[in-house]
Amino acid sequence: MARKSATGRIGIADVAVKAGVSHATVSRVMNGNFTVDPDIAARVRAAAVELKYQPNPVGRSLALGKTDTIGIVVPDLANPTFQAILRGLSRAAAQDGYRVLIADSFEVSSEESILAGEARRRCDGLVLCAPRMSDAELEEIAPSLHPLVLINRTTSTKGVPSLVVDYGQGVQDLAEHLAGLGHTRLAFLAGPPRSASNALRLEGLEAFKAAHPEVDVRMLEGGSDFDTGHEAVDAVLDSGATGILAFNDLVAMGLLSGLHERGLDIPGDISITGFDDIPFARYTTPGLTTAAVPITELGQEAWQQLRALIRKESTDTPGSRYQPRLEVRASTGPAKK
Amino acid sequence: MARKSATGRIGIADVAVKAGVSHATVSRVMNGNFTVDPDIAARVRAAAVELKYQPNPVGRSLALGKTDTIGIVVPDLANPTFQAILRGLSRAAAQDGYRVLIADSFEVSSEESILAGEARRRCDGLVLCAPRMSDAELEEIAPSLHPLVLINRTTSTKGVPSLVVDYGQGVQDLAEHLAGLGHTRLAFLAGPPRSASNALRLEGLEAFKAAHPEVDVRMLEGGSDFDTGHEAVDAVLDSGATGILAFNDLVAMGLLSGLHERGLDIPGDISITGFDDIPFARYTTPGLTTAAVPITELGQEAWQQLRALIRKESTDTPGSRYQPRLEVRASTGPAKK
DNA sequence: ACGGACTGAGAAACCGCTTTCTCACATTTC
DNA sequence: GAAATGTGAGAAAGCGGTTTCTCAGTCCGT
Repeated sequence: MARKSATGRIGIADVAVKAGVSHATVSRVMNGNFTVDPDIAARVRAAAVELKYQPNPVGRSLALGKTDTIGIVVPDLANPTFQAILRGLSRAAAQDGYRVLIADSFEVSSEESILAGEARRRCDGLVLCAPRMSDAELEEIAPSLHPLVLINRTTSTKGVPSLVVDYGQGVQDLAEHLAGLGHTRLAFLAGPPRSASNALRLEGLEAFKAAHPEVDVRMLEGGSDFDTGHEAVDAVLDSGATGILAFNDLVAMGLLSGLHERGLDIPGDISITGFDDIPFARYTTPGLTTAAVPITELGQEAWQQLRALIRKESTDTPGSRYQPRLEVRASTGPAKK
Repeated sequence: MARKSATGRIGIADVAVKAGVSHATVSRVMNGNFTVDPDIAARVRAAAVELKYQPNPVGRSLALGKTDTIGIVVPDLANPTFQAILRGLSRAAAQDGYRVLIADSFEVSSEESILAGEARRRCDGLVLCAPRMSDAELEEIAPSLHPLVLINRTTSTKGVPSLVVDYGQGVQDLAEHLAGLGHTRLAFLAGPPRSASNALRLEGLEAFKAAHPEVDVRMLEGGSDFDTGHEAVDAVLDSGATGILAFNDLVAMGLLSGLHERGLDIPGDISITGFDDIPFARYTTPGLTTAAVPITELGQEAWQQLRALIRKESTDTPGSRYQPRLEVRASTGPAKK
């Protein structure tokens, strides 16, 4: 009979008793240590199979000092961008036998450092996704989070690679595209105020304005989801802009929908651009002109970098920078006269 | 100075030394045990703060026999439905201080039971999302996974609550809607063959056919993503159907896009329905008629049920059944004469 | 003043597993 | 045939906590 230890689950001791050996030997067999007599090993394996024994990972983690788990902290699990990163990270990590623990901060920046710390202690490494916390706070907690990989955020802390998308360049490309179509009045529908990627976009727009003094660029308050775009219709119309740079594809889609409801023609009356190139972007009507970011790939790369850190391979991981690719579809066209 | 134990991180022993007490006392203080002298408690707390001591969760888990973590196994993390469930689950669990470990089986049903077992052993409970494995296999592993909550799947194993969406009813409602608009030739663009929710839809369609012998319902092979819908254009046109029931919103959107490319008018030429009512559904052109499923809510409910199981509250959790709500938008219209 | 009931904190056991240490026994070597 | 060497498995010591057990030192009542 499958006897049960105190906890009710089969433990190494049960297998040891059943096979008539010490638990040390069971452990050796389970870990493929070849210093065990083949006959005994076979007996242990048989007992393990019969009892359906599976080593308790918690005990194992404590003894080995590793959990084979990594954590990821995201500001908003509802955001397709972070979902894609999570997906890429999870897939890549799974291939190396690692699991992923998720923590959603729900855009509450004050929670981030606590969540990050908690997650980190349960895991072998951490990916911090576009944290909303201040540079100072980030720098303060970064060392205690090592091994740590940052996404869309940088820090001066040593040994913390950053994977950043060049949103500045991307938004410049989009603005150039619109300018090339004759638009002289643009508006930028901004993202969350604390978002670093929003700051990068603003920088890019400044560069664009410097290069194109003839183009007027308005700044409009915004957010990062559908509703933001949908609710921005009035502000957009009031601005008199003919080319709208939405913070991302979601906002663009919301705006698109809102403008359609007002009977406006896209791109006949107004041109709209998104950002990210989420899968849905190509299926809107009209198809959304956007800047494509290889976001799932970014998640995978995050794992590569984190793995190097965990294994202490001294690749002095410099991080990497991703260039968005202009994806021209049908939501942009010549400026209305 | 912050001395470090073998592992390099601050441990309970360091705090004990610093405060001049035994680690047992430190543990008592950290856990709010009031049998400690206030002065000593203060000293310990001060030492803990100064050393930035945080109890190691792995050691804690081993001693307490709980991890404060739950697992979720999904067939495809790219699917918005599972993302929404994950979101609801994660949010609800976080409110009770639980974290979520994710496992993606990538639609490989043979991996599911292994992933589930591994995840379960690291966690206090498990949510199994629309598993693709056979009934027999599910029934076999279910007992070893307890506490377990199933989503969109049922099992006869005792003590395993199921949260299921009544896809059969939903698809019937959609078919009735199309029939009411005069469509007599329908086609169902099926989902993944092993998907239980697909089977439920098929049952619903059988019921519909029995009630409406005058309506012709074709079955078309399919899948669950955009591309499936996009690639199904020819099959749909060949079928001669004027009303298409897509497996879900994603497939419907892909089909919508493909039909647009062929210059067809939706719903003028062909009516299309989706399923799930993902956020994007209302933003397509035309807006997608679909069956709305309160999917995030379902994730939250999964946590409620799982929590009851973990806490051994004998609510003999019967699970629950969710009725989709018909959401009529602009992708369906009168049948073309 | 003395014995019994309390209090509070240290010592030790334990959670489940890995790994070093140790030692009995077998094999080799001179 | 005795010493040197090797081999394999059990005993025991962690890993970092929690909790029971134990026992001084207090406080109380009589």
